[in-house]
Amino acid sequence: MPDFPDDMPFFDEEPMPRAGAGGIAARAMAARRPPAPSYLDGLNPEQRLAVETTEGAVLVLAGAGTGKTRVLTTRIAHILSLGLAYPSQILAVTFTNKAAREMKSRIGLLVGEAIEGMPWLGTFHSIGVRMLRRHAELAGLKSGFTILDTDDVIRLIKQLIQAEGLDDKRWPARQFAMMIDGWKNKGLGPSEIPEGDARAFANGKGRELYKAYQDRLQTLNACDFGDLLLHPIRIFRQHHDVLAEYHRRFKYILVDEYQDTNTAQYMWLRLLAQRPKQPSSPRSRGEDAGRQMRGGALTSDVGAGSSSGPSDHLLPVNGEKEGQVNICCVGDDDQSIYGWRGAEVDNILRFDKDFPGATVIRLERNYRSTAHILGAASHLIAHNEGRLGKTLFTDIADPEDAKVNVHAAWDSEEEARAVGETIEQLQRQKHNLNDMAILVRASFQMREFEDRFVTLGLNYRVIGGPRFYERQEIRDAMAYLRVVAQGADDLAFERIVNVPKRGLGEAAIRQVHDTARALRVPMLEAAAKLAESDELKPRPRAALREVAANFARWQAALETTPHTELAEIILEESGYTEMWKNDRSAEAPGRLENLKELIRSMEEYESLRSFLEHVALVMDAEQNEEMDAVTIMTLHSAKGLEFETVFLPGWEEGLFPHQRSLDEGGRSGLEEERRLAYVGLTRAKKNLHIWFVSNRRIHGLWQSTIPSRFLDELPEAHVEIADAGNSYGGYGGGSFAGGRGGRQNPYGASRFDNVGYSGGGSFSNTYATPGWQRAQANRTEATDRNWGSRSGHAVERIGYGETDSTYGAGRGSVKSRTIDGELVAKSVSDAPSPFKVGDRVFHQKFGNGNVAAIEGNKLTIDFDKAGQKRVLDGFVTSA
DNA sequence: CAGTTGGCATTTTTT
DNA sequence: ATGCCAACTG
Repeated sequence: MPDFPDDMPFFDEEPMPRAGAGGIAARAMAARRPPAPSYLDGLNPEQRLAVETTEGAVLVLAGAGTGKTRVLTTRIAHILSLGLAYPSQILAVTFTNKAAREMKSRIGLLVGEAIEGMPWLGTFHSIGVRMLRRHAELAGLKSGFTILDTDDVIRLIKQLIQAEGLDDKRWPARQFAMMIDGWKNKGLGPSEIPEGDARAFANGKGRELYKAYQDRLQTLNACDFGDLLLHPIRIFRQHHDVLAEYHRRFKYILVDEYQDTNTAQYMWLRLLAQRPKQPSSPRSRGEDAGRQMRGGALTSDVGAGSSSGPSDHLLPVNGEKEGQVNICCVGDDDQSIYGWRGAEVDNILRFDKDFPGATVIRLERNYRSTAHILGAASHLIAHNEGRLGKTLFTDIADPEDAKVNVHAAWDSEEEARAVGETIEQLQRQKHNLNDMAILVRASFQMREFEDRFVTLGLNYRVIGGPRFYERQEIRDAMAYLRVVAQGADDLAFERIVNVPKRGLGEAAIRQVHDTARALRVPMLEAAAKLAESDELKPRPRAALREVAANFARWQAALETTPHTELAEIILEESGYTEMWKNDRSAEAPGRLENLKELIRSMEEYESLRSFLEHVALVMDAEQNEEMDAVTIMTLHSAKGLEFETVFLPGWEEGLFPHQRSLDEGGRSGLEEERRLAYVGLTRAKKNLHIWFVSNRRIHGLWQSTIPSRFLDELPEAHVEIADAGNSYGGYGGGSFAGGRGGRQNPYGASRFDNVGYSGGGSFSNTYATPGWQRAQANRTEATDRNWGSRSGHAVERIGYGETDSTYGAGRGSVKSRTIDGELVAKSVSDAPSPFKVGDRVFHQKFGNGNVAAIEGNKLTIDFDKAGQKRVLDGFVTSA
């Protein structure tokens, strides 16, 4: 890849400078800085140890807000400043581009332009690509390979599924894409996946399909994200000389967010970190074997047929003078929240077994949050098992500090209203909106807040959401560029061959496709050939000829025309811009604007190719940081951030912890949810407001909910029950100690328990009723419990719509659903319906039927002809 | 080929 | 409820 500025001879930097020996870097450092390493100032003893322990394996367990990034960046600055390595000899990996960017800029502040020489600071994927571009041919690719994103992958898989003659409804491409992703996260190629996995998809054709997918990628000269790591892993295993080059190159390895590494990343790191056994090593073989790391074992799982190859060379390196690995992993097992996408917390839990004798440093002094917030967070996370164990502390305790506030609301609308109210109050007290964030479990929760803030005229910013590069017009434009840059990119070609409309229908495209397969050439080439033959009708033929001619012309111009200009030409000549100009829809102008923005952003890149790579790997666009606005985002995307005031809405069973986590992950799923809660709590510096509601609309139905078990796990000493609906003016703040003795409902708030609406009283409280915790644990007993509230109509019913279970006219036995042995109260409370179960009714659309179940005004009716439907009672009449 | 309709799923997100 | 996708229909 020509655009790598560092694409120079590999060992340009030998010999390696020694500390204080007057190496170039060291002298440069010395010149730039006073002799005393001022960057060490202000580090606490643990941080300083983490920075100064440069040799050997180091695990830094950095709790939230303990200065993790500072340690990482200072450590790099330290290594450079002592002249222990050149910048290009340091491998520093992060997960996100954002983290990489931040590290880069912060190291830049410490070491000045020496940072420019750090080409190996980046995400796993960007470093993976960099390696793969160098050695593409060893993976059967050409250096200009395309990186496919999830969308492309799904389309490709869909084609393959159809090509296999399988029903793509029964076997969704999306699902298979996820399976492949999962396998790749584990470092498994087609021949290595478990038989069970292979059989689970496509009538047992899973393995063949995976294989076909990989073959197809190869002919497309493309990779998916997983390949960016897997290919290098294979190359390292099969080409020891290549691996040896990297071994010699990297003197120091640093890994950020180690708790988020998946197995493939772990293997990749192991390969780079483990040095070949020194033939002259005094260590006996037996000792080596005893210390064999997991990486060795994994090797046999992965490298097809290579189990007896490289793994013999992968030996523990700890304590060895020669080939010693200086690896420093920084992470926090308590903040591992990406298990669902393959992260293995185990990687961090086992660090000291992988690197016997590793130095483990705990950073527990928190610089971010008040003692109350830390107390709450620590107490909560202590409910998890299998932790490495850390306790955050701070000695900046101010009696003025607010306790963690827990609020109850009737429903999500009130929740949003009250949060908005609080925010406005803070705003009046001159707090910046920028210092406040609403962190939700699931993105659907955002809408309610957005709606509310729009009516209030409150600025907000949503993080997450659809990204710039995922928009249709951007992807279309990118597809044009991709075909120009890499003619074999059939996926891109197919995407735009008939966009704008050129009269090329399915039939014509299929023909191009088939021809391409038959001739074993890219579709673009096949199109050109077809256009010269008589196999097509005149119209599509002419269209294809034009498309082929266009691409030929653009490809030729690639060398001579600046890429920005070329992009404009392409969009113009292809008729793409024209298409949107003629579009009368409301979005069209915005799309044109986006296209301009795309062209503008290209200017920052040297070539079309480097731009395309950037887009593939760095799929993000800058946010408008200018305005003062409340941030709304998911808990996941909040990791690593901090805000003065944090709102955590939706702490209800089923939503948080999320039911699906419980279903699919069982106990570990719950623990991950708890870590997510921990992440949420520790984002707050000063003020923390947690909310739960009694009723939430889920999938369009109102369901009554119970407070999250996590609320019970907060320590009373640091928590305060706040007024529920401050928007209605103060009403007696209830306290958890209150509770409503004798109430049958052990599951918390309902409107009638709620404070304020009728004055006085306190909302049901989880502390007051330790029973509810136990009730949750002993689920079976509660299964058939039918509880109601005093007023009679807020009857909670469980198991709606799931079964044919009959509701005894609002009473009687009700089936419930249990998840992981725990009750998940799904219920609906509404006005009673005029109908009874068994009533004969008529519906305009569905005809006659019998009422099978009633939930409020929603009826489940077995229609004679239309089957079972759920309808509103207003739409049926007695028959 | 395009607009319409019906069925289905609906946590979290990076690269 | 809502949105998205795929098949249907003009």
